Amino acid sequence: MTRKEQKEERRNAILMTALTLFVERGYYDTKIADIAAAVPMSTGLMFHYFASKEELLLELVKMGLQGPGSVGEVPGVAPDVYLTMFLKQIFSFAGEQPWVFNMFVFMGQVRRVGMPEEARRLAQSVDAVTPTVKIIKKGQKEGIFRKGDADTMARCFWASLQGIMEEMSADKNMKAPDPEWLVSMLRA
Amino acid sequence: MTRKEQKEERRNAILMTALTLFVERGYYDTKIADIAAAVPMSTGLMFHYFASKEELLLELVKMGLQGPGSVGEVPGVAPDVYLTMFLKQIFSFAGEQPWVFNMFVFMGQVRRVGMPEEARRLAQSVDAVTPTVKIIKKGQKEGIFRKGDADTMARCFWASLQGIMEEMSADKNMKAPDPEWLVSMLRA
DNA sequence: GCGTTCATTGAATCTGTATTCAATATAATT
DNA sequence: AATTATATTGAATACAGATTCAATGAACGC
Repeated sequence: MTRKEQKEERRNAILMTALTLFVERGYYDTKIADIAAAVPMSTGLMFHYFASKEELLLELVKMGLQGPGSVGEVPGVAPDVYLTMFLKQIFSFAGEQPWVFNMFVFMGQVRRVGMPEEARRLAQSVDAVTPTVKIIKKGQKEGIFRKGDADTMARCFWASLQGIMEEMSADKNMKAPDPEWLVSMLRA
Repeated sequence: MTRKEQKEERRNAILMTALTLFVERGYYDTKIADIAAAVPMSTGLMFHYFASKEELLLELVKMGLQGPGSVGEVPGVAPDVYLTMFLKQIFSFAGEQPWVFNMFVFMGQVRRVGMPEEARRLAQSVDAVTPTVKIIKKGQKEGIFRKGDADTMARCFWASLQGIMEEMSADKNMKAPDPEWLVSMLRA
């Protein structure tokens, strides 16, 4: 079935192109025609692959939903070590797997205000905060993390990471931070 | 001159309304008609006050340019103390002077990709990083801040703050972080 | 080789919004 | 009060960009 494979590949090319452009210029500033030109293909053809711009966005979000399920505890690994490794992993993607890195940034952007409602809700359905709260509480119990509202701490942790990743997306020359900087926010 | 004053007030009402809506829903998702309805006034009248949606955006950015000139050293105050106070100030605005807080968030948003180019460049002309780099280097010399590329540290500091402020804008119930959390990113 | 189905294109619509405009009300000026 | 200038409105227009469509080309099954 060369035909079907071909189509699948093409579809993927569109998704990847769109992801890059969405992260680079933002959703509204990226026209269907821009994506088509970048793939490249005619504007009209885009609609054989995706019913609408919004569906394209939705598909991308669904794809992001699969990815590395954010954080989850690993028994036997200290909370701070775990988070450090997690961050190191993400920042390494920035250089080695821009696709994955972009997806992270993208998911964070879509959940923000001003994005089409459905995509937004979908993106918000991944809850990175709750598992992080658990990890933080564990760390607090062990005395390695500072006292404080674990929920607010978790949200600040993620918000900071998102801010930093977007800064990195905007300026490819920016160096990734030392993961320890972010973990230090939490340390006692 | 009741007439001129009246106009000035009205103009200001528009700016404030637009600021709120831009931060709450984003620039593209905020229609001129939405701003008009919120002020309230007719859609057409908006154009007696601002030539275009983009000029309205520009005026808002210019207004933001005046505001508290981000950070600057204060002789005799330790770098960590200074930054802590600065953050405390900002977060206090969130509850007491939403206008000022929104302006901070807004300026950060406008400098991002996907915003009209002119407004973006203008917003980027405020350079918070350079003065922060100085403060960080001073702190490093004094041994209270960790070793590391001061430029990257400064940018991460601001990016984190921006991320957190946007999170707070999105969810008014979110508690502000303890300024110390952010300063800890820098501490030795 | 022949018909059928899918891929592809570019031009033609359709739509949502910014923007303009002619008309009316209201305030200032004489 | 009459005249002029400004504020205001709602409807008309302009435009950018998404979406549709009729036509063409290319691969596939028979």
